[in-house]
Amino acid sequence: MTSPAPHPLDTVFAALADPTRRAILTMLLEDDMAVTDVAHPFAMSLAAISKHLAVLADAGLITQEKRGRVKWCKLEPDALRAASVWMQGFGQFDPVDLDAFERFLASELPEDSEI
Amino acid sequence: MTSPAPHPLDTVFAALADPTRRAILTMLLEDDMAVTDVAHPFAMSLAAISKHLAVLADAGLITQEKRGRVKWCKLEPDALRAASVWMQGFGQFDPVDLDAFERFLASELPEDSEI
DNA sequence: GGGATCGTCAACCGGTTGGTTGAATATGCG
DNA sequence: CGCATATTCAACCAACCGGTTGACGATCCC
Repeated sequence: MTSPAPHPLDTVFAALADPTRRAILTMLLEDDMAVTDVAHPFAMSLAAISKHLAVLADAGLITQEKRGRVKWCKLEPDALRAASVWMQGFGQFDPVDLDAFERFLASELPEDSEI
Repeated sequence: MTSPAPHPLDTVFAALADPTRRAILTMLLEDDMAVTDVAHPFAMSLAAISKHLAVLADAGLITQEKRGRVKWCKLEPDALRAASVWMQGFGQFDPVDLDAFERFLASELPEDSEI
């Protein structure tokens, strides 16, 4: 609370700078997930994933709703809008190049065996 | 050199996560600049700006060409393409909303700048 | 109640980041 | 040459990051 509140783009870009967090976002593109299920494909502790999810939530990229004892994670793609707009200012980047996206998606998803 | 070479998106997003570096990119949108001139509007040492420029260059977001004793910094907006494509995969974000960009530009430029 | 599951908290650790200073290296110029 | 300008290098520092482990509070279910 005492910190001078960083620019929203700071937290969004910082959240996106980690491959684990980008992979999580990609997974959530499919469907909402519980924390434990998010953690499953990764070779790291549940606590680590919990922290990553907190970072994503702080950036507004996901929301977490606790239902019963399981906490559901939901993608909030609108949080990317400001960042996307900022980048668009530097040029028009193939607004809808889904082929390229599929390639990135494939290269970013955890391989289940190892990340 | 021993590090396992991070994903390109890691370095690009990490570079964008700092407001000083985003401001530098915005300045370079206007024109190529020398390191000293880049540093001028900021309230920090030249060495600090030099480091920021190294981060941007490492991410491929700028190139630096030394001509005489002055090193010119040039924006390389193509480096944003992969990041932009990645984000577009989460939704179409107003591909060309330049009004919004102008607002962000105004809010991101260093205060005393008349660049 | 009691045990298993879900998730976070707290403390710790090594590595990185963003900044500082002061010295060093080029280069241009009178 | 000798000095000013342009930029980086090196060492240092506090703060942050990404990860671990172990203990803990909730919640479900028998």
